Amino acid sequence: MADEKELRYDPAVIEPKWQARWAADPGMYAAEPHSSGKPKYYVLEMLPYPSGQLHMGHVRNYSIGDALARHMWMRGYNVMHPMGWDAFGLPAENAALKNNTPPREWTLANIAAMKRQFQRLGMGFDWATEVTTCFPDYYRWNQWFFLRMYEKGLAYRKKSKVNWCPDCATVLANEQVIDGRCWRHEDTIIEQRDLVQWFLRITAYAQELLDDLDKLEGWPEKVRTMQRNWIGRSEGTEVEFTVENRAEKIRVFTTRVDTIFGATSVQLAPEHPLVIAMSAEDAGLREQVAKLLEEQKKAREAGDIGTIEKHGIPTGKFAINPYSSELVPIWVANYVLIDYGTGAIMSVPGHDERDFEFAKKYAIPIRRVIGSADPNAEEPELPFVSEDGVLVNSGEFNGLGCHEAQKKLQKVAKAKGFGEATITFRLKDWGVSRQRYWGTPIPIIHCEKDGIVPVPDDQLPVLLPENIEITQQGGSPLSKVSDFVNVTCPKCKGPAKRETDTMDTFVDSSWYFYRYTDAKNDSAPFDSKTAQYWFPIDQYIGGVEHAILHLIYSRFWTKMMRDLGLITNGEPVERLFTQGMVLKDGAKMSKNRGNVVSPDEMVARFGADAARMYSLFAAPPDRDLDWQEDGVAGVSRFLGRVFRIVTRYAPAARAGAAAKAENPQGVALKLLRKLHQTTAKITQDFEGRWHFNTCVAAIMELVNEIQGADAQLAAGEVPPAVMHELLQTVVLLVAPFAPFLAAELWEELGGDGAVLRQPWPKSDPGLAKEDEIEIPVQINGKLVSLVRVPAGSDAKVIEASALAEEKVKARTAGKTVAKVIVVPGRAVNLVVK
RNA sequence: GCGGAAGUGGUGAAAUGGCAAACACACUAGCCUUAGGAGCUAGCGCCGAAAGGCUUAGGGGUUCAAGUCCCCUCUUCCGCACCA
Repeated sequence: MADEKELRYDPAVIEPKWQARWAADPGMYAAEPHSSGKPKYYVLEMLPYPSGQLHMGHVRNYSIGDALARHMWMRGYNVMHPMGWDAFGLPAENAALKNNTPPREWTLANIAAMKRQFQRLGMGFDWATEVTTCFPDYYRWNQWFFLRMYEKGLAYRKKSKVNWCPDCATVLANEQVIDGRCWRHEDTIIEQRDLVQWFLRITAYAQELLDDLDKLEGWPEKVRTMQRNWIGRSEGTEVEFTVENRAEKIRVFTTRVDTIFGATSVQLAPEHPLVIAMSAEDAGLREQVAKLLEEQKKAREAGDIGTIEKHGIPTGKFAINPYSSELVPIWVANYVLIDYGTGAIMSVPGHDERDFEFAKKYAIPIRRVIGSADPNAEEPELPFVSEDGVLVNSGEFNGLGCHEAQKKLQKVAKAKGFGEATITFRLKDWGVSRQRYWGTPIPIIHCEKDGIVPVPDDQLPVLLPENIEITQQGGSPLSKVSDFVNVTCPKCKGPAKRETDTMDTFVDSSWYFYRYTDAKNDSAPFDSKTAQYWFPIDQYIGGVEHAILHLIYSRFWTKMMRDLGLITNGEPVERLFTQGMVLKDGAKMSKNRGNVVSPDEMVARFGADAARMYSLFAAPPDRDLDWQEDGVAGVSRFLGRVFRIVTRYAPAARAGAAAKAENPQGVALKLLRKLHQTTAKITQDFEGRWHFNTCVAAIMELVNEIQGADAQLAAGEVPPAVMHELLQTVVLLVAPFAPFLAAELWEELGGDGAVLRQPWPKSDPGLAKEDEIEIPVQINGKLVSLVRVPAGSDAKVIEASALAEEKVKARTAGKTVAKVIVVPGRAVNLVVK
């Protein structure tokens, strides 16, 4: 054991030292031009909202991405690893109200604070391409895209029922409503209001968004399934029922037109136009419908919308089934949704669970129209919802299979003009208007004479005015800024008013990753050739909470930009990784629970390397991670061991820098073998599995083994050349996970240049291979013994040594070995009777 | 209700169908003393004095061999939830 006074591992000294050096070399994380000849690799983590503080979820997210980026740099790729700020949004306005600080000021101060945290953590971002979405040089392109979409009919205005959050005092997209509540205010019930809103026609891409999910093989199946469900494609038929003694018609949407002869009523959503019309004439009906709506509202407040009891009101009117001419009663029902399909259904209680439940309750006739395909079989019990059967009680269609019948019925409907095959999506157009201040102004002018007039491109950006008064009531804050509102119409030069709504902030994050590739461009959102070089993103890393919102909008935006001719790729992201949450005491960290762990505190106590490495070590990246401070302390102790062992033998290693390790023996061979095995394991993991927790464990094993040989190292039993390879490689393997320590030790070992520019170590399979291995010997599947055989021994050799083994002999004595199964290199199993 | 993921020591966890519990945390015992959130050595699934036996939520199955594959049940978490 070396007895001279040793240096102590002190991250509080090492880390700021390297942070300062890296800050002085801003180009070190910059991507190279396309002409570099290296293969490109775009690694991206989701950009944070500048709340003012990084949290542990961020530390984990960016530790994963940074490890990957560093590894890819060392593998010789041209890496792009950018960072930016999702800087628009409501919290800035709330803060403004609370602290009397302008949103811009508050946001920029938060960005500065979080950028310091990123730098203190040693994250390798190229700050030269930093994107801040609240800056005019960014959001002008939101406006530019909006105008392009307006020209193509992809941005349009309509009056509609919208989701209104009373706490946000603004409209929410469908995607932002969770169980009837606001995604930011769990306790706030969303109200329905009628407002004129801007929409983006994402439904124009519904089919493609769905189809292309199949191509996204690098995405978690879970996310693809969630998106598929969200898009909710449904093939069916629309059928028009005429109403007895009225001019209106009722269109119903059904996926089971084959059951239409079993329709015994027609059900309308309470908000259906015909219900409104009939209510206007019938005070009794009006009252009951109002009650129904009130019930729904209450259920929504109680959070059990979806499970409330089915409830209906007979209107006393009848609809005519166009196939059978049968008269069926028209009801208003609380389980029919106005915003799906046509807001009206035919009710087939014999073959639909919900209709069955409803019919039972109100004694509506239940009729079998699908029977068993096998004439000898007993008829299945109702409700029978399977499509595996044949039509009965269906006139001329009797005997047809369900699918066949559907096609035939559709043909008839089409021919007679009362219906057709249709495809319905659950996905709705994206409402982007927000009655808030801190967002991208929608570049539209309303002129009394010319109507809606787009702001001409050369007048972009429409700047968000500063020094305005933020209030929480009464519509958009911008509507009170007369300098902003009152303009001249670009067409007629007459007086006109600006649109005062701003855009949903998900617009900002839908294309920010393209801007990174050309962040300073002031004549286009980005250069197409440059984007073509970098896209698609090779690896995107973020939380699964964005599986629907951000990731579906981004896919839409990419397709839209492709159709504008800006890019050639149809999907933005090749591989997606969704990391698990960071928990504390088994629960999500939150101020309410008082279980928030601050990254700053962790860094102050244990250092950035320890915090980062722990976040990778404590669990596989895709699983939830319970933050345990003792665990961070453990990783910190491990880093201390690495520091000590490397500094202790750095002089020996430096002495071996020029030499070559010839034919190593004994402990030197043993350590080299472990080294090359570890290198292979970690390299492999970066390529596929991403189990960084076991990578860190493997490095720990390696370091433990080196330390276990301390006496032999001190005695000089390992040649300097081997010491050199050993210690340098340990440092390089650690580098993606603990960049500060790696930099310090690399310098200590006399290494040339930045660690980031070193080639990633290569594992020599010959060196990594053991020359002798242990093979378990089982008798009837139970482990009995182990035998040592030369590596690569064939089955005969292994069998012979297994049978010769003492314990095996003892147990097989007097018995018959019926069978011997040898899996070379793996196991031997004797079947003994 | 539907869909998905998961269930392994006191804890976080590991294990291409082939030695269950690697690596760490906590704990126990000992050593060291520049008394540090330090370092070193050893032990640490359960039963048992030992030999040995048992053990991956529970039950069944496939297999020479199952934590791993199949079926059923239970539990937890996540997503969707009257989508016609």
